Amino acid sequence: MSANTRKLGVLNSKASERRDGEQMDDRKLKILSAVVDEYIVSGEPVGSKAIMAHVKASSATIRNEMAELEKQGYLEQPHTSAGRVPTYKGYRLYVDKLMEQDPLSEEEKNKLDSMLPDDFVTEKDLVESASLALAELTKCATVVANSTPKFSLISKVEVIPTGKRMYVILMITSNGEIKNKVCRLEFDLTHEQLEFFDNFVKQNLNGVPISEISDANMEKLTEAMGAYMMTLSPLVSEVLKMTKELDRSVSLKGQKNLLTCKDLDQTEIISFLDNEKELMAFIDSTFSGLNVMFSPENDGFVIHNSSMITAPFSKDGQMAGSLGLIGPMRIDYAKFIPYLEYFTSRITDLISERDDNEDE
Amino acid sequence: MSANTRKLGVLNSKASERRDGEQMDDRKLKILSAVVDEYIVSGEPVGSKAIMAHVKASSATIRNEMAELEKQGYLEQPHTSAGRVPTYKGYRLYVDKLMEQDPLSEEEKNKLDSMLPDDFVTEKDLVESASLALAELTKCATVVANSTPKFSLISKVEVIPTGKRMYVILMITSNGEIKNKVCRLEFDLTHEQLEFFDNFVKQNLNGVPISEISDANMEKLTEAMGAYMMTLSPLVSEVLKMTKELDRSVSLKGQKNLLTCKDLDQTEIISFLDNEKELMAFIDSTFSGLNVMFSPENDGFVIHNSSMITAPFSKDGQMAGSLGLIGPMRIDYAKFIPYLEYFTSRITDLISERDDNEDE
DNA sequence: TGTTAGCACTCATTCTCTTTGAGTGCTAAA
DNA sequence: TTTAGCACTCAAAGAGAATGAGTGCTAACA
Repeated sequence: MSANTRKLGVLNSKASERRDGEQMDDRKLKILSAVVDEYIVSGEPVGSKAIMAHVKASSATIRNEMAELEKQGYLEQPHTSAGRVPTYKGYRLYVDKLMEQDPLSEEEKNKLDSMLPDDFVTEKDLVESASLALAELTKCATVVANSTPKFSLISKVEVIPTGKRMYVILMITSNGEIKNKVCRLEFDLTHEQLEFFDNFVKQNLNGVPISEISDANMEKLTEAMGAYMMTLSPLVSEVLKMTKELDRSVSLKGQKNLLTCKDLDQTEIISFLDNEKELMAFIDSTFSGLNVMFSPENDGFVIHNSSMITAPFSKDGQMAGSLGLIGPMRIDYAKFIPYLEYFTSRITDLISERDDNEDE
Repeated sequence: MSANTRKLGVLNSKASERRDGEQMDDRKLKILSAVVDEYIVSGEPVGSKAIMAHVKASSATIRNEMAELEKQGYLEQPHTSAGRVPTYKGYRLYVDKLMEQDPLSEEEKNKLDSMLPDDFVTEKDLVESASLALAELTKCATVVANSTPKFSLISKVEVIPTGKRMYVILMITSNGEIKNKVCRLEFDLTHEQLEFFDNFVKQNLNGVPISEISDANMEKLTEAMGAYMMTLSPLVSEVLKMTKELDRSVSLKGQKNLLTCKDLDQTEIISFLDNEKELMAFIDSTFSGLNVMFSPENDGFVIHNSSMITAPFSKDGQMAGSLGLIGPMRIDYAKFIPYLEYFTSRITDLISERDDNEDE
């Protein structure tokens, strides 16, 4: 299912018999490809005449072939006397086997580079910039999922009193993310209690992978605090909450683009945007190379007629997250996939490079 | 212009001559009021027959009066053979003088109370909850503007090293807001430099009103750092940035409601949501009691056919912020204004009360 | 056997024309 | 001053009719 075999192009796919015995000769594939290409630019059902510009055959022949492609489920007709529109099965074949990606010119690369910040403070800044840039370029929504929480460590937890039984807990992770939470206790903490917590954290939380912070583990830790347990356990449970929030972070950009996209159903978009957190589940499952998925193939991804393309980026050889593009199915895959891949490869370079330069 | 004279109702406004010599007798006002009431529930132009249910007169008489109200600019006709729709001038008169607010029943008050959190950690939490609740109740968008930054003080600034020339600056204000910012320097800071900055902040920033943090003042401060200026000035400028960000904080809820509201232009809504920050300017100007404004009256508030209602809340007798409602002009003012006012008064009570209990 | 020209057919879209009905303004009488 | 009555207006809804892009099928052709 994954698209490892991209950049194949029509020519290579001389294969004439498919597993289910379907006839799929070269011309038919060319026709399918042409239908998708045309439909992507026009948005209108594509007729046999339009295909004649791409394939050397008469319109009648093309019609015959198209009728067969329809029977096989790659194309469909909105109504009897209309042209053909690709089905998601058609898109799938197109994306996996037929499409030829537009390689990026140096000019384009420069343009994309210029949309990334010259200097970024946190990894998050960089990735969000890329997300925003991609949204702007493609007029789609983009999404970033950080998988870093899984692999990153707690590098610091501090408790800072801020008057009247109020405490700010600050947490910093090894990948530079920072979270704070205000916490209100029943009593003021003594200097001694604070110091104990400080040491406790240093010994038991600093350097611990976020993935290891679980309800069970934290309960054990709390118990280990002995006499301090009663007073300090609320702080520990806040820390637990914070790690959970880190884990679930997805960020969406360019929502506006979806709302103005006339291929998609407005109400679906609105309810999708309302609980964007649901996205996480899918993106999680796509952490393994470029992935194109279509709404009909995936129960949870509910926007009709939409597709989602995701590509992972990594840090020092380890998966660090995933950048995605959400738009209508009728999207310029040949152009946008290279954009997406360029960005993720740049991100991979930049966040890995940083450490090489700066670790001592 | 402000609606200090609410809860007046038709009966009180026996006034028959208005400043510009317009005839405005009781019946005409009743008719206007009836048109608005009907239009608010139906959304359709209101005809003379429908008014007969509210005003004891024949449809012909009502038509005559309506024709005059139209001449005076309070009503308008979408087309010749349609009923009448209030103009914004009509709404203005209705809201300021004619409308009778629905007083809240105990039941309703309980319902509203139950939508606020029993216990809240920061003021922000409370206000945001109210904003969300109001959005849900009214199916409009709601907005919160904090004016606290203006009156609140810096209560703490901390710099926390987080490895490799990276520092987190944490700022806490007297009203419990917390901000952090990651800052990357050219060099690592020595322990001594950090300590100097710590003391410097304690002496020069703690307890300073946010309003006094200006470019000029900060520059002076930076200069006063003497030998440390070079290395530490980036930190100071980050602090400056943070205060600016605090100042500009508006938060919008229920955007979805605007998008599904068919009285409003979708593209306008989308571009409005895109630069929501512009809102700040208006809300600032409304910090003086309940305020209803209509888009045509206000250049910057650009959504056609929309209105915005704002009400301030305060803390210990001092203006603390403002809660607002943005929706179509055709909105149930009589019902929603009491909601809004109830929430702001509860907020005022709760955030003031807290301090009474807890200050020692 | 595969390809193509030709033709009848389909059907969404667009247009015009008509009907409907809610609502008006005006006038003349009460 | 109010009202009943009537002629008038006009958006909205509906019914055909015309248009044209596109089809499937068939029969001739290479």
